[in-house]
Amino acid sequence: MKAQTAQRTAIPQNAAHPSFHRHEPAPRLSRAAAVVPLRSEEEGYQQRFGQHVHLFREGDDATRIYELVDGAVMLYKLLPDGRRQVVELIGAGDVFGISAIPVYECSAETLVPGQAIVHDRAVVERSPELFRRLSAHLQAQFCAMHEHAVLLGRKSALERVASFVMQCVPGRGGYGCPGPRGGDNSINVRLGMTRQEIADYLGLTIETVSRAFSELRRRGIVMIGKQEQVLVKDICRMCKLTGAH
Amino acid sequence: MKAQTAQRTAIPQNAAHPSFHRHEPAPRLSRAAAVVPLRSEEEGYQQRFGQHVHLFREGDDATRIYELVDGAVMLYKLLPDGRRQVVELIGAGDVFGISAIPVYECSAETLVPGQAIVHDRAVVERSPELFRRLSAHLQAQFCAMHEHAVLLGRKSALERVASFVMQCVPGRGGYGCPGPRGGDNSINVRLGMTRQEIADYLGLTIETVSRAFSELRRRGIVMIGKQEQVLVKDICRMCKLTGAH
DNA sequence: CGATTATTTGAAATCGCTCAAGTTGGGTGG
DNA sequence: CCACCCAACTTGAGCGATTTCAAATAATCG
Repeated sequence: MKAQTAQRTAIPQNAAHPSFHRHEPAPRLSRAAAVVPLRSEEEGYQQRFGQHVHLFREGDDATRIYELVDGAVMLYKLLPDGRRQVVELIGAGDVFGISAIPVYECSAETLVPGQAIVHDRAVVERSPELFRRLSAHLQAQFCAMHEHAVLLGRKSALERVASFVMQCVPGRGGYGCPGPRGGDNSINVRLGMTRQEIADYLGLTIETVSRAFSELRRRGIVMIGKQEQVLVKDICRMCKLTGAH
Repeated sequence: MKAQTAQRTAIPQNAAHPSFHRHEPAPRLSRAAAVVPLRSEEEGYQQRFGQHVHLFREGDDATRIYELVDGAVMLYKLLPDGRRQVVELIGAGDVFGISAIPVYECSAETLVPGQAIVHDRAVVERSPELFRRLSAHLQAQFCAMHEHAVLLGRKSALERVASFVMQCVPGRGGYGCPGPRGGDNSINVRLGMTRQEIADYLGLTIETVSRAFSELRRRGIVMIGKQEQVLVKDICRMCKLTGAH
């Protein structure tokens, strides 16, 4: 039973909805729950994980800092009534587990299998070299979060979904996008997220996300495949729908 | 003429609205436009500024990093059709001007007079001590942005405005809030932002923000004064309206 | 004090949400 | 290999919160 998320416009009635996010979400079967420390070095150790594994939860002691090597992780926060917001998507190279208070301020759940380097928070504080490397990457994530604030605050549902799909297209739509010349104008992307997760990331409901994908299909911009696959038939047209160009 | 901001749901008709944000917003008269370098030291130099001064704009060469000593700054991004989102509010101690690309990814405008230490980006990169100090503070800002993503993605208009007001109440509503015991349960805060700026920060329209304040007044939770003053008569009740408790 | 801007309020429109089926797809066991 | 089950997704209809558009009121500044 996948958790469902409350919407901002429906706080009263749905707060008691059975399929709501609770503080302790219903455990989701992980296809590879085994979490195996691989090697130990002064810099931390590497950890493998499967799909839908919680690396930490909001409120846990914030003793570790993670550096994602491979895979994808979502960071989310819950409101007391069960509404969920995915506050950041973590990709390879990104850093997470940072907190200004002694406990984590969000939860981290893997989206797909992968691996991360796990650093001790205290060690990071003491190692200038390591601290620098992690901080440098945080700057890029900072910009991504600014961009996401624009999406959440000012974009329509279709623009949000289009923006999300474009995020999954490497090297296009951002700073220094080469445009359609030369390269392909179509690509097959794996979203790696369920509709519900996408909805919680984009500040929408699952139904609205679904309708947006259907609309993109109707317009001939994408073909929806199975297993979270999407064939973007016209990257440029998709890009224009993001509202950013 | 204060710039007006498009809403996500009204892209077609309003894109041509005369009072829209343009890429180059109508210059606002700054009451103290003079920007005076005060002293020079190896760590950078201090700069005073007045109200409604742009420190930099989206697209400018990102050569400087700012450390706010005093005052308040808003960072905002514009969409091509004029929609604006304030992506971060900067207070004393906060750092801004960080960018992952060679140019600034957002604009910085002062909300009230204040001063900042201006660092050369290259100098920051070279000085481990300075870099560490700035990065440490960025971590707190990171958490604040996560919190703001929840607000933008999942909160109702009233919850957003209540959350914003609570942000202006020091030491309450956050981690380790002492509650109503002991201290005052009312406080007079200066918002330091116009309704339009608040709206652009909260992802709402100016009218919705105004209606929310009226609603809070009707419920006896606040008294609205002049000059952006708000008397919060019941901090705890306001806090409950934020949706976070 | 008068002009201009900011804010508030009202009425109508709309986008996205809620609620309720229906459909698809993957996995399982016979 | 097929029937069945369950979860994920899609679709439709109605509703409601917020936006839009319009106008009145309040505040600010010379």
